[in-house]
Amino acid sequence: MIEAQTLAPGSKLPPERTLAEEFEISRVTVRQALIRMEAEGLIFREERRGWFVSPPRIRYDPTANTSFTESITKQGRVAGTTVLSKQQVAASKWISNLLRCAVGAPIFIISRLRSVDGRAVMVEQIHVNAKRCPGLLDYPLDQSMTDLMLEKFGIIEHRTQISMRPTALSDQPAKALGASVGTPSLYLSRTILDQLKEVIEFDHEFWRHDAIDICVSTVGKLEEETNR
Amino acid sequence: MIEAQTLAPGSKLPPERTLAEEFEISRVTVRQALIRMEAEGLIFREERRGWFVSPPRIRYDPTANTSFTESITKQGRVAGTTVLSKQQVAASKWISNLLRCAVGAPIFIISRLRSVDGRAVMVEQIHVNAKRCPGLLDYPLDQSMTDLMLEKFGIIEHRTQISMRPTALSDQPAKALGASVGTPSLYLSRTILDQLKEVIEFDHEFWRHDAIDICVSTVGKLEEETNR
DNA sequence: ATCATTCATTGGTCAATACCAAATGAAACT
DNA sequence: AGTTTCATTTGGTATTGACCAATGAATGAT
Repeated sequence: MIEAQTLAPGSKLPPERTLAEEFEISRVTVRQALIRMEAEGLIFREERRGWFVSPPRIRYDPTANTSFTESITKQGRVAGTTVLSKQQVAASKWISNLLRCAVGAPIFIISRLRSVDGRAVMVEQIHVNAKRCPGLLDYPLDQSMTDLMLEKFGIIEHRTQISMRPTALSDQPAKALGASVGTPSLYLSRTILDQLKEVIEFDHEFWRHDAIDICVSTVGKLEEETNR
Repeated sequence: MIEAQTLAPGSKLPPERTLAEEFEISRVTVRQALIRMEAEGLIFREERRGWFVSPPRIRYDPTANTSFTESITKQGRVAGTTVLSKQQVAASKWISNLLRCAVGAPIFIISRLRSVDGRAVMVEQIHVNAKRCPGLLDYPLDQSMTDLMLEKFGIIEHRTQISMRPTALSDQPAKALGASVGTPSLYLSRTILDQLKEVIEFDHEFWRHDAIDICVSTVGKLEEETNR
């Protein structure tokens, strides 16, 4: 029905118990099938609200210089950003390592929720070295960080290192996305260096796995191998 | 135990029934937990053989010019390639579209299984326009295709378009990987153009989702936006 | 009209069983 | 020594029944 588009994207599936009756199988089996379809990216669930047909994926190029909002808009969809929290903390050993700053140095952590057509698709946690951008938390944070960094602090995002892996949502990101714990997801982390090759930002992103199509396009052998 | 490294990577977990007894829970519940851990990438299963602790992920840069084998070797692991099948077929409408050739034109399809330290981690299906590389199937196909294309046919892989998405394994790739249907996976497709911007290859890749860490590194704003 | 409460709905978790099918390893056979 | 056979192990699938917890709509109180 989904493939035949009898069931429109975003529409709600019948309750599990109804499906069990209709197909004359047990509810446990129904769930197994639903979870399989969820893994395939065909459907998704909202915690205790029901199962829904997944909307078409958005294309996302993590290497592009376009912002999230811009990229979504170009695809004729509506992007949304909500700031979940912003705080200044002392750098833990772990984050100080990533940001190449001293342990205990002031760090800004910004959590944002990203949505497409009203559906939460990604939570991100942005870590920036506070020294490089004083007063960052007082600026509007529901827009492009790249632009903000450039305009307010003269920082040009020069080099980015991205790492991605499929995983399952743990408690916190699941809650933020209104998803169930254990839902498949795509974890993306990103380290951003400025024009002086200093680390200025480290991000976490948890994506609903059925929401994106990661697209990257490369030109080969124009430049020599960059050392890792 | 896995996190504490009491259970070594690659080692076998106790049977589901034993776990159920030990933890005094039902086997259904044990399976739920195992499947969750599988989604997280901590463990994996071999069809009807048991559950195992996942080995460390390999880093993989789909945009790099290094071959699979080379990249794995550099990480101190042992790469393996097996040719599962090679055949010449007439282009279907779908593939003719992707390769920008006529429907019915001769196409080579090569299936290969890739492994790391003896564990199958990826199946790929390579589609190439037969006209561009006559006799391709008679060359040794268990090595780098990039090199082969260059050496034998003077084709330089110039531009690559990559698309990735998390999904679940369907029947065929699951069988090839010795995995169960529905296992989480990462699907990667790749279109390769040569120096004349002609499409020469289209690949599918199905990765065990717990086997890789996709790493991409970019240099920003050096060239103007490439139009999509 | 607004807010708080109640309750049916619906997903989330778990138990106890059952049977099938592939994989495995030991035993029997060539 | 190598092959075949077969019972055992182990995961894969499915049923039935039960209870919990969040949701959301209907209800009642302010």
